[in-house]
Amino acid sequence: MSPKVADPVRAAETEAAILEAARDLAAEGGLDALSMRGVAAQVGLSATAIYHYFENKQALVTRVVTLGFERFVGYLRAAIAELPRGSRERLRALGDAYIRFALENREYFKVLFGTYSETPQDIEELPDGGGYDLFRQTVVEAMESGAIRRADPDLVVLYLWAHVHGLVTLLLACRPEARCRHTGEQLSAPDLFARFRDFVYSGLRPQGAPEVETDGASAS
Amino acid sequence: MSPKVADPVRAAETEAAILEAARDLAAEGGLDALSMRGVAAQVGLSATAIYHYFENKQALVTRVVTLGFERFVGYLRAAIAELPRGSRERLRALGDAYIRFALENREYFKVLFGTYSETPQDIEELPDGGGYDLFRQTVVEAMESGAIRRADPDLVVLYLWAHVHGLVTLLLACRPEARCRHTGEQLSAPDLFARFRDFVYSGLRPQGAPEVETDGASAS
DNA sequence: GCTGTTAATATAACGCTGTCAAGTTGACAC
DNA sequence: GTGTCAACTTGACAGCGTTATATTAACAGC
Repeated sequence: MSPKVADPVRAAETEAAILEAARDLAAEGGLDALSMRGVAAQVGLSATAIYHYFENKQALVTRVVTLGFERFVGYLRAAIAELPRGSRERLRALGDAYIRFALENREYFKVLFGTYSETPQDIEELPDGGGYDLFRQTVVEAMESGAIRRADPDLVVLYLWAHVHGLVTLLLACRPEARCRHTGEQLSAPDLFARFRDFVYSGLRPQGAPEVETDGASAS
Repeated sequence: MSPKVADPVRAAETEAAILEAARDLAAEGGLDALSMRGVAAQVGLSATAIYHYFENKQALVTRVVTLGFERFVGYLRAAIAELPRGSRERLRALGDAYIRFALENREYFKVLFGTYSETPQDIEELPDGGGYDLFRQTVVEAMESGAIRRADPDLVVLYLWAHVHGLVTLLLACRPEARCRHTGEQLSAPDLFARFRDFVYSGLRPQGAPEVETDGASAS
């Protein structure tokens, strides 16, 4: 009964080649540039042959996204490798790496986090939680060392993540940094991130104001 | 010499109808659902007739985006209309409205801020600066009233904007809030925003730590 | 009233897309 | 041999944005 696996190695290689081609195309020109025919041409197959390895384009894209998150997590991991555990420096490095990844892999980044991809990836299914785990561990260690205040780690992770993610997506989407003309010079994403550091650390509360919120508002 | 303007009123109405149909389709199913043929069918024209009013699909999308930002700014404006100038409450309301717009107009929001649209809108060209002006004014007033600390307004605007924008785009893209299982219940975007408030106001600095950064890091 | 111009539309087609149906080839099992 | 199945191919379909070309109707000037 044993089914005829003609050559499992070659099959795996072909699938890997397809995946690689798809990744390259997506990294170069985004999802628009990732076409079945384009991938097929790069691999030397007919377009329909891909359907033997991937159910449809969506499945292929999903795999490409997974690959991308591995690469993304690699950026993060490398960024903090040499930095002392528990340091706030490590948190900064994560943010810097996040930004660097987005800027150095613009199209790829858009594919990964693009709200247009019909890939509503649950982050839980991604390798390393799509970077969440690494982020979380770094936050927990920073809390334990006293580098940042103690609070719900998941909340803080999401807070910091949204902070850096919002910065890059906003810049990628509508370049609002042009509005920051205080000194005339153009502010890059890393520049802005550095200037936000103080807000993240000390907040927007005026110096001397009580630490507990006393704003008149009671609702919401 | 006067060119034959057959019926300028009717022409304007047709253009408006096209725009309206395009907006509806985009709001319903995102950019993918916005096709020239689809719009044409809804208006009762042939697809190519649209090219008489818009140079190409890109131009049509750009107009739809502009319309969307007007709607977006309407949300923001309405949210703070009844709140006292200079209050931090107003800043909160802006954030809440931002989130509400994103959740109530998911597909539309993706079109406006989608990094896939080949519409790298410079925010300056949008009505009301795409909401930037309103945001900025609110920040400036909050600074003047002492509700938040004094700093470069543009920096603070971008900081707050990135904060709320990052939150919603992250949630729209990969639902990381599932990771926040501290209390077991599901946290919605407005919930999360409310919980982040304290971080934004007081920062992540541990209570009692000096206001000036004294982290060991010198680099970066 | 005829002629020329032009707005406003239509039809047909091109090349692209994802996808499906059907056919081909070759390796292996019995 | 014969059958089965993996690994492909070709051909086609419907949809896309876009272009070229044609049609119709309205108006301007003579």
